[in-house]
Amino acid sequence: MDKLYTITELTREFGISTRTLRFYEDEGLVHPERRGRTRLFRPSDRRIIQNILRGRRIGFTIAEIREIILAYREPPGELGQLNLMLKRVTEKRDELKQRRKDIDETITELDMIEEQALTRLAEIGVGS
Amino acid sequence: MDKLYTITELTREFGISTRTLRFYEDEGLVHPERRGRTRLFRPSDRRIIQNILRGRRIGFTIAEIREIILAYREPPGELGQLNLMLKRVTEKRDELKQRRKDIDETITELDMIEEQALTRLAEIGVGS
DNA sequence: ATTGACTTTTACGTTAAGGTCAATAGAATG
DNA sequence: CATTCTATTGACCTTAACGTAAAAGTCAAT
Repeated sequence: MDKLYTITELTREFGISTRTLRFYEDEGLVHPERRGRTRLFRPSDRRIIQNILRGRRIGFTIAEIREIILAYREPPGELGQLNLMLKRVTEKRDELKQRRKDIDETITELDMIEEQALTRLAEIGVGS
Repeated sequence: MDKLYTITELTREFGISTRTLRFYEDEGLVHPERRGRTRLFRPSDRRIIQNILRGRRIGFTIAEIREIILAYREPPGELGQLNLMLKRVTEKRDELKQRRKDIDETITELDMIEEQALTRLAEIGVGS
């Protein structure tokens, strides 16, 4: 029977606006049914929204997110396209690994800032 | 004697435009000297640019990047400010850990897409 | 002295990802 | 049935992070 979600249910669950969901529909990322004019989102749409938000947090553009979603559910049949896709996958993965490195380095930097701040706090705490 | 860099040296090294570097100066992130009107970037500016680009890859805004840079070189003296900073550091670190999780999940997804594509390739390769 | 490579400032243009607002339409509830 | 939510569509608006173009200065080399 697969529950259907109204637009506001999803905005509340994910902390996004109705405008955002309609925008994702315009962009062809989700395809809610309609009862009259009202949108009803299927569980599959809900999962796609989760994917979109994850991609968004990483910093992917909508175009990149769409590309991944499409690649996932409609792997191309033609040889050239398949090879192209494999290349793009490798590129994206390398990019992601680089970003992971960036993140680790930044976390280290934050640790250092924290340490400095704690030291100063201790000094002030003692001195006052 | 600390080498100084011209703007184009840096644009070439980092693959960014002069406009971008001037923008970063307007934003108060770098402070090149001037010989006449021409900018001359110090090694410290160069390192800051590397940090900016790393933050950019992660998806931080200029405002966030500036905040981290400032926190690093001018830890606040006042107690309230220090505590505030510690809170913000913790927040940012949590955010970064979430993003790393997002990245790992996305890499897994890419692996699956690749696998599918390789399977199809094998089928086609055999069939033709 | 002119060319060519760079550089500067000023200022308007662009793009992505929504925000915001107005007018209208259904749905639900008393 | 009237009212009250909630949704929809369409339109224009916004912000960050630069792009781009114009007009002019600098400096070394030809």
